[in-house]
Amino acid sequence: MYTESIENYLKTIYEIQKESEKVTTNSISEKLGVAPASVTSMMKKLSEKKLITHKRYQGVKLTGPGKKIALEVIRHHRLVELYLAEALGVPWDQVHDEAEKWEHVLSEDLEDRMDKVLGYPTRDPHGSPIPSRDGTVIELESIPLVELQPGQSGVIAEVSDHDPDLLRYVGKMGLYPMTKIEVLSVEPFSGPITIKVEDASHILGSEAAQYVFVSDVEGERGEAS
Amino acid sequence: MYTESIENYLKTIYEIQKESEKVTTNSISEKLGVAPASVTSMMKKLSEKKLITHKRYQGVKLTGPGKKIALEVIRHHRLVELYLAEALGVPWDQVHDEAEKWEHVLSEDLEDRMDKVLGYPTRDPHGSPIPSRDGTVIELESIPLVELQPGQSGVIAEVSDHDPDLLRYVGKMGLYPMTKIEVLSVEPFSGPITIKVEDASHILGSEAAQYVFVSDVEGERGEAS
DNA sequence: ATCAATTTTTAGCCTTGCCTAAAAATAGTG
DNA sequence: CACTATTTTTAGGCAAGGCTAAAAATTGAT
Repeated sequence: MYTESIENYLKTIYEIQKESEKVTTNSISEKLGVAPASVTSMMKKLSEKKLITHKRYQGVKLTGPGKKIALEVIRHHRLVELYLAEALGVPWDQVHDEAEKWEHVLSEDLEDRMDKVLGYPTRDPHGSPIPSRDGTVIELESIPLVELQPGQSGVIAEVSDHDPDLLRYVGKMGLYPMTKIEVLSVEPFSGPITIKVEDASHILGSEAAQYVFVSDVEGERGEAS
Repeated sequence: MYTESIENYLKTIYEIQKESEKVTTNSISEKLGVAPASVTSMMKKLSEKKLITHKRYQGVKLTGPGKKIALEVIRHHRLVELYLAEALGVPWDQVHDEAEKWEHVLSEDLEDRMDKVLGYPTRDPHGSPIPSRDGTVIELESIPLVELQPGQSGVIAEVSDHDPDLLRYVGKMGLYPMTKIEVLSVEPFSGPITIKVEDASHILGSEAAQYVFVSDVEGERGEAS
């Protein structure tokens, strides 16, 4: 078993790796809220344990075993998020913070029981994939809502869970995963976007629209507003 | 918020206080599995925080605030135990160990949600009282099964959860809280006890019978076997 | 290509919570 | 009442995981 701290570092490295190519000391420091020097010393420890490879000044990379642990933690996190939402009715903007604590104390037995109760789900409440037990992750093909053109439609695939305020904001207009939407208009210069959700139209700021991802996009591109 | 370690010390002190009058350094050390010296230094810290009173060489006592925290931890523990048993089907001999971890990461919000889902319960799966939010504990009047005489009957009130093997053992004969039993015979010299549970008779070792508590005892005492 | 800015690492320190070994206080016994 | 056994405390250390300040390596810009 690894410490909570190690689990958090590995999870964080995995998450950065997924979107940034290079995983730097600074990016880990920032995402984890610790000093860069603390990151360096932890990287040394993780290297010794063969959980990452680390070339000085060159960033880090998860090894096979390191990635496996990261995915286990993420699986716990997302399974717990969904469980809290489904079984205990926790609002989707709160499940993340709770899961941050629970992910480290969930036994394999309880993981299985939750998995079963939930019917072996594949997505968490924000639409992120729940890694399977053996470490398989099925990412959904999707693009940020902000890139859609008027007339295009699609299905909400995923919403970033990094900010509870954002989740409450987009939740109020019903932008949950699996919801069908259509872009009605887009104001120029990063202006607001008008979308149709369940026969109601809503106006969405472009910044928020960067964190909402859409799949199954259909319709012509390039129409002006 | 207090550390997990502090919460565990307070909980342990409360539990010892309930059955031993004097709470000694050694008893805490033993129950918590740490060296006596570690206990002494923690007692110093808890005294400074006004969570206990401590006279050197004289044992410790919880203060009002210390007791409050101890009861909150115990409430979390027992609520989680019951939740795991009811909602996730975890066997009663396993809930304790899981709850040991969960009790420290349960938010007030989730505590409330579990409480509600369970219908505001008052007993955990072993029959121990779940302290109310404001710190009230309703102890059940009960005596160890080993003290019953042939012909006496009663209702299982509580079973000690200190040993999973014991729980599995008595669970196999259906000795769960709220179960009616009747003592048929008691062999002398701490010999086995024959009891009737749900129209079946079982033989129970006297050691196990020390950890099973019975309430609502009825019937004549003192008959020989 | 050199110098400045940025990033990363090293060095040294702190807190928490545990440990062992030794000293001090208390309790029990002849 | 004195002496021994037990209990508790003190003293000194250790590992984890943070921190700050300073040094070193890299990057970027003129």
